[in-house]
Amino acid sequence: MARYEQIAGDLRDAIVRGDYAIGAQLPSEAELALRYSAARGTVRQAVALLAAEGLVGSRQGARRIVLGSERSQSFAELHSFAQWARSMGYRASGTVLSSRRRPCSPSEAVRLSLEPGEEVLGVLRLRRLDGEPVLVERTVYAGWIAPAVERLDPECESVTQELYESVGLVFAYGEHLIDAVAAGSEDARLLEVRRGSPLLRQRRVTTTQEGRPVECSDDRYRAGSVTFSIRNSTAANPLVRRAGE
Amino acid sequence: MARYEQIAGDLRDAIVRGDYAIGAQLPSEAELALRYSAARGTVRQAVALLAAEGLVGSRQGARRIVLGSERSQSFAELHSFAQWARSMGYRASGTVLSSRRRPCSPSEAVRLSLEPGEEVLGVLRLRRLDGEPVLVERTVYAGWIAPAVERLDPECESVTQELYESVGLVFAYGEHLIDAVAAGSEDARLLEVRRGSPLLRQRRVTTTQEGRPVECSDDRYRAGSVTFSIRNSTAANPLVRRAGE
DNA sequence: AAGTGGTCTAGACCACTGC
DNA sequence: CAGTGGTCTAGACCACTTC
Repeated sequence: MARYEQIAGDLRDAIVRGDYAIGAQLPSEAELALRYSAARGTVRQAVALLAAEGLVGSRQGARRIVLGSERSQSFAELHSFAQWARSMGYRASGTVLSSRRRPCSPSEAVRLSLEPGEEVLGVLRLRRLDGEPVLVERTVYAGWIAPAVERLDPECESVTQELYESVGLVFAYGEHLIDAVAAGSEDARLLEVRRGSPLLRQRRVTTTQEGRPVECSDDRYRAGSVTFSIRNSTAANPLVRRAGE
Repeated sequence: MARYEQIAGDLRDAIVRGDYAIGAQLPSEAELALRYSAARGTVRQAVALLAAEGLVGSRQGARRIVLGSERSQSFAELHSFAQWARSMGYRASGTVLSSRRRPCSPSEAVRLSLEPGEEVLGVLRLRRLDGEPVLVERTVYAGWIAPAVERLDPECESVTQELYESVGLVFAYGEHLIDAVAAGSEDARLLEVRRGSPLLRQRRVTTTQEGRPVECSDDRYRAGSVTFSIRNSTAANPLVRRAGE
């Protein structure tokens, strides 16, 4: 682990532990550099990490201040339902309800960088949290990864982890669109809610380290089961609002 | 503007313009340093900015690749409905439907770092996009900013901008919780939808540069009117999923 | 083996905050 | 005016990718 990650981890622990209250000042960069016997640049890398996590804020000329004390989770936990659930202490399960190959639609071709009509694998999965159905996933996998997906256990807990272990696939980048929709009849039946009731929808496209698209998905959460959380600042602006459809 | 921001802007323009296709490689740091007559560190700051925007990705040992070509928007545009709408070419309007002072609730006291029972200002606003009602805002302002808020025009287009111009208030940090809820009877009447229909809810707390909480709000968007978008990677993880309520 | 990004150092100057 | 964070430079070594 890099020196700056160690320093960031040390400071993060102190913040989470409450050594620095919310609103309190962090030591100056000079003092931290002295304390950790590191160059100022290294200390700056460390605090930049904490700033990106939304834990601390900064202004030129003034000491850094603590903004929050909750640990944010990793990309993997955003991407993988199972990994997120496990980190939160829930027991996740899931079932593949259908899985079949078909030619891709024009919009899927664009999102997955495929040739029009190239074969894709469509999978419908129901996910449960502590036994309760909370999520319907409609995922479309690019043809080149389809065989590995079809080999998975239909009750497989973490698709992300299994694909890593079986073929070394790593999800590295994701784009996510979040909005609210009314439950369709299939959604309603699977999630055990009334038709037309509110669902939180997350549409995403995920790519490998090389920038090659792997899958796109339409995930629908039962209202009240999951909340997305984000911290931002004038310096960091990860979330964006979009109009209409 | 800083040198690294100029370089980032130059590269961003080239990407948005299509000079580098999605999936294509960026020039190496050494080449960029030469081209811009800057130190390698400065070039790294520039590409780090683009990486945070989700435009490019990187892996040790390999050239950086282009992941997307859409410009992401600023913190102000996430925080301020009016500023976002303007940047997207929409005409935003709004009306204050009610505004009154009252003692804060226990949960508001925690979120706004107030003493229990301290006075706050509750405001109900309806926001329109091109004349269509799309958003109900229920905002609670801390007592110290209440007078400035009460002096605003009830039809004021951008609260954020007006508060900056009138009292120099700058919103610097925000925490946002996003989920889906069913429209209550008041929501339904104001947004002209049926009771129980899906709404996208954004709850937020905003603070000043000094870390002082200014307001917390419960904003509800009519389904289909707005989508939140986020790009992330194994390196950057701004968005977080949370369970239940 | 050459090229590339990731990490780290040491020092410099500037703009801004806070007293 | 002293302290602090923001920017920039110049150089070094390492881990990894690519060929």
